[in-house]
Amino acid sequence: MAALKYSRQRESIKEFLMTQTSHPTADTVYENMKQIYPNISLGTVYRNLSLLTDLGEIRKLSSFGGADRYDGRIQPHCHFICTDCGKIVDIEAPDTGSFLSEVQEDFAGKITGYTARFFGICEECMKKKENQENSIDILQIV
Amino acid sequence: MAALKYSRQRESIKEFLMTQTSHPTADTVYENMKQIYPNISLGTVYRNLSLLTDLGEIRKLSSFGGADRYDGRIQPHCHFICTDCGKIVDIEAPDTGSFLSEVQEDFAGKITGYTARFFGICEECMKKKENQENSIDILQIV
DNA sequence: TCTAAAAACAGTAATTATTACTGATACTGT
DNA sequence: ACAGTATCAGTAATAATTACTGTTTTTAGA
Repeated sequence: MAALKYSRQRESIKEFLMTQTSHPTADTVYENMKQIYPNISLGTVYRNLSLLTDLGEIRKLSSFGGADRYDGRIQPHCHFICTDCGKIVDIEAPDTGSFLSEVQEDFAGKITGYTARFFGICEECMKKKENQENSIDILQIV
Repeated sequence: MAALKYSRQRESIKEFLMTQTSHPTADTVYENMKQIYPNISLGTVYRNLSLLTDLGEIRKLSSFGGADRYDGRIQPHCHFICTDCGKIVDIEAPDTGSFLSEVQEDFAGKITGYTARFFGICEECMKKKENQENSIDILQIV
């Protein structure tokens, strides 16, 4: 049942995401797919993004305020979101073993996964505001 | 400028969120507010939730798939989302000092905040599936 | 290789969540 | 008490996503 059939569109969407490091939205994927399949439908893009996510071949990054974003890189890694320009940058996954077991210890349910997401000012935006007052150093869990 | 005026509606919304541990959506807040102000507008709820978030008096939890949720508890804490029943449970914030400085060390921008979010099966759902196969123990960063 | 069942498609309509607008109402400083 | 303005209720508009419909592709089996 639910026998998955091959589709050129799905293949292209996956391939496109694998070459991107910019975590595009469904709409951006759509715009890019139109260059290959001029009359591809936005519904097709959404359906395939959803399918690929379910298959674990891509990753869905739930809304940072706006539309959901998709990531073709499925190896463990974290994301940094610049609160100035909105850019999302990959960050190496830190070693979180000790803190994970600490959390699991105090928690009655079973933890099977987690996300860590960082906020702040990216390198480029830092340079832009070098001459301005700049003394934010509160680290807070949001 | 932008002198913030008192509003009964805003006060009630904040008070309601403070008594809740269920991280309600804007719509749920609206439904509850209607019991106090029968003809309150959904727009009013959204505007005040947004205002309170900007003031740092409540916290916005960006979409777990569906609508955004709001949290009256602003002390640092994390969230656990049950992948079975969708419930969101508060979790004590683990000590993340070492892992934060590790990440900052390798990163050119400036980190000013982060979120950690855990996924898994909550205590209640664990009990329900006690007799089923249950050997998920992959911890992955998503 | 041809054929038929079903998955996937393009195109479009509908839904959901959220924001913006408008004229009326309620706070607040004087 | 009054004037200025933030906030309000009500509603329209937008944005993101999902659902529907009739057509086209894919694929397993004759």
